[in-house]
Amino acid sequence: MTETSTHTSTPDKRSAGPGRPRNFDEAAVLEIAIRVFWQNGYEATSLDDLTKAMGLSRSSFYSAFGCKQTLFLRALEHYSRNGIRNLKNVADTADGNAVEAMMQALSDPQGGTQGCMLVNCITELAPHDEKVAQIGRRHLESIEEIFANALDPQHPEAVRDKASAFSSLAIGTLALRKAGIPADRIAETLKQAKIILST
Amino acid sequence: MTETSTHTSTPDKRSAGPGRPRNFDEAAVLEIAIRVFWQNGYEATSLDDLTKAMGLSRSSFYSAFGCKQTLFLRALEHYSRNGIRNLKNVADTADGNAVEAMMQALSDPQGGTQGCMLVNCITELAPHDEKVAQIGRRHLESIEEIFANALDPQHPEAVRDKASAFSSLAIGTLALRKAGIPADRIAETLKQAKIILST
DNA sequence: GTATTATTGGACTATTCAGTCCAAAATTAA
DNA sequence: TTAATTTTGGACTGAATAGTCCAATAATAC
Repeated sequence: MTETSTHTSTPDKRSAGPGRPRNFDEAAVLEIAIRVFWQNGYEATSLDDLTKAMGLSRSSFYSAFGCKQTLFLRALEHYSRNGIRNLKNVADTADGNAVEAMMQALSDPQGGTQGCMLVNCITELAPHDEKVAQIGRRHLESIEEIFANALDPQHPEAVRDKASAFSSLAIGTLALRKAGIPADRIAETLKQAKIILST
Repeated sequence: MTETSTHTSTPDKRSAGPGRPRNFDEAAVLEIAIRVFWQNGYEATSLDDLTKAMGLSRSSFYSAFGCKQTLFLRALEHYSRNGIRNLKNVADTADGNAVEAMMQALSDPQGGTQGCMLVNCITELAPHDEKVAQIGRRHLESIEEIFANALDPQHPEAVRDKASAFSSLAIGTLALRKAGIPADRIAETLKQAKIILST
């Protein structure tokens, strides 16, 4: 992805008047696009990959989403919102140690080896694309905020660095997982680290 | 990169007999290739990017390195060997706290926002390419080993999980850096984390 | 100098890429 | 039914892609 895009098309505005309605659910196919980008990264995902998975023709794709880059940014934003919402939920509904539950959730997304879509995209694109970097920064800062609240709801700002450490640690384990280091060994490390970090 | 490559060419074996000698240093242009892959990732790096940076014609490139994928794997191995050697050196020559010096070195490679080439490549390719995953695993395990030795030279195997936590933490901060979070804030976090983790 | 061997530049190929375009089909309001 | 409006399929474009090929050149051994 070049930061200075050359595309010209923009998504069509849908009107309320007469005319054939879409026969796909924009939100649903966006979720599919997320899955594809998540699995392959941005550069390795082709329009054909996307349209085939989403079940759209090229016309429908471009008319609905404008271009690959626009769709990608929407996918990233959607993923981020969703992820932060889920993480808050994990923190809120954890009986016992919220931090431990968050670490577990962050370090084992979807139970697979595809890591976190946002961390993947930061790694692939952020140094060359300020928009991606910005979404990434916001996402990471939100995670830290949730950690800080879980660590000390009364004085979250006092444990900011600790929250940042927990967050970085969880994110770091994603690389191990992607490299094929077994999940149970990572869980062991995390358990140990949690005990150490918490004291 | 597809894991099942379709290329057919292989690097030429150089003979000692008569014939025009190469007018480039293979090791030197390999270093350049590393820099390019490091900066752009695998998919986003084109043959033209490589040959232009390395100062080679396509013929010379293919005759010397076989194909893009082969060169890439050689670059990765070279980078890994080099990085591990440097990290050992950092650990050995650190006056005072070796762990702190290692964390600093790992979390701020080259002082830029391009992260660690191997972590980048693991993130981009490892789930789809077992060769990359294997090089990545070895690299990460070497880092953990060096941490373990720095933490407790007498009983490194006893502090394996702690070493793994330090390693993951340092690696995690690379994502923050790439997202544009300032280096000094990350250093602060690391200092805090080091104190906590060490007790 | 000559024969031998290797490198070199750059044209070439076949494929894939993101994005455009338009005629045909589908749907709605009236 | 008709007019209006939108979606849809798929052909098309020009650019970029990784990799091949060969005639020309350069260097060595003798």
